[in-house]
Amino acid sequence: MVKILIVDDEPDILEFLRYNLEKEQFVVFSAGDGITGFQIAKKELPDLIILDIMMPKMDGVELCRLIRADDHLKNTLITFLTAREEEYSQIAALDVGGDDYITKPIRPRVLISRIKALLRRKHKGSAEMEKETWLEFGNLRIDKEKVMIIKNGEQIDLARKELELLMLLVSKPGKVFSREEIFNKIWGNDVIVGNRTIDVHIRKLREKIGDDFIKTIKGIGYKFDF
Amino acid sequence: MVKILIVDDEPDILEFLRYNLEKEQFVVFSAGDGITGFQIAKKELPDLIILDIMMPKMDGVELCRLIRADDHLKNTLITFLTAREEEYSQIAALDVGGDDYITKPIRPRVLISRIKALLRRKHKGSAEMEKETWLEFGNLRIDKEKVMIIKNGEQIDLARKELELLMLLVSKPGKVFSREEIFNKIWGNDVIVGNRTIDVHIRKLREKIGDDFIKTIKGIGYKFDF
DNA sequence: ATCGATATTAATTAAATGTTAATTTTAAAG
DNA sequence: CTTTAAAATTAACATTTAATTAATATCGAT
Repeated sequence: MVKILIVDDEPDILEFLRYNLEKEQFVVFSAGDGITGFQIAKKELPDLIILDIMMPKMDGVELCRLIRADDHLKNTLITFLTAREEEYSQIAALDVGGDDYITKPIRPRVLISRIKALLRRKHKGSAEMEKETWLEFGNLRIDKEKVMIIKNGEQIDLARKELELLMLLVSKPGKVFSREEIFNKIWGNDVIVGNRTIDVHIRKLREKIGDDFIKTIKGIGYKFDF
Repeated sequence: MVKILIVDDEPDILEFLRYNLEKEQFVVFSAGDGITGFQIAKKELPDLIILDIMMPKMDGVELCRLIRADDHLKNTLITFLTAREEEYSQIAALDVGGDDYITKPIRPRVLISRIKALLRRKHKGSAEMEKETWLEFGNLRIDKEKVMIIKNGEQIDLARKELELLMLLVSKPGKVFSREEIFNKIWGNDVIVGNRTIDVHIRKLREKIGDDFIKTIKGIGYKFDF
């Protein structure tokens, strides 16, 4: 018996998920807010928790932190639900300890297969997590899996936006990303931030990883280069 | 040219969408009901169809099914329009094959960026195996995707105008572009710049990529040649 | 609720790019 | 071979765009 807890403030989504999961023989619990969700989780010890990122009272990211901090729950699988399609904002979710994320609109078949894959992976254990998948640029190593930046052997802590920015640029080394592209991918379609915000993040990034990696192409954008 | 079909029974919304989409250079078709919508879709084969879920005669969900069942239309992108309250109660609609949904009230900026994201995703998806899309002329490689010029393996950074100019010339190698043509394409019809401006940019370009690619046809214009 | 870290904004400075104008060179036509 | 219109070149100047900085706002952990 596999128990799944869904935490979302929209009743329609709860119902929709419950319907589809129960059709697959999962045992479903649900909660309409983070606090209730946490209580149920502690009581039922589900195998997987599906968390909406955007919720009133306590959002998904915060609840995730709580769960990861709880001795009985810390190893529970967590899948985030996010409205954004931009993958780099989802790094934030994974950074905080999520195991997967699913974007709305939710496709039942996708949902189910992702969940099954997660459960399978969990059971197999972390045996295959050994695969070292990092990128190396001179003295800079970028470990996408572990979300870790190492420079000259020293680990560097990047703030969230810095990390997202770096990951975006590094995803296609050499490619020039226009400001607009960066906005869309990192901030999302509907967020509007000022014009100089990117510059500031770029500067902080350069401060931390060194000036030689991120190049400005004036009038066009930025690129990661080595 | 990107064609978009809007199907909605409310004339106000049709007009509103048309205005905003045409402002973005999309070619817009519209229909006031599902049946007409389907007919237009079959005739025009649009790239994207925006469907109101709630409509008389044939609702959006039903039309979506029809579209997905039609050989010529089955891969067309579909975005649903939903009122906020019905948001997820109609989620079945997405299972039926919608690619996205947008909630009313519609914010133009959000609408546009969502649509562009969808189209981008579609194109990326159909490209599948990362087909390398560059042009090669002797020791010069032009990678439009990465906005990258490589000469003898060395990467060259071009300023914006230089890049635009090169891209224009390269778009039809061998064709002679008159000065007037170049002005119209790069500066636009209403901007007036002096006569020698092009020369200067041409010179800088030649300085960077080498003298052998851009030929002057005195009295007529310039061409990219190899 | 508070403190420290992170994110954003706004104002200023710096730098690269773009344009103009004056001058020299080129090449096509007579 | 000259003439002449067009293009190349050059350097000064203007404009645009990015970097920097400091101040303010927001977030998140305690």
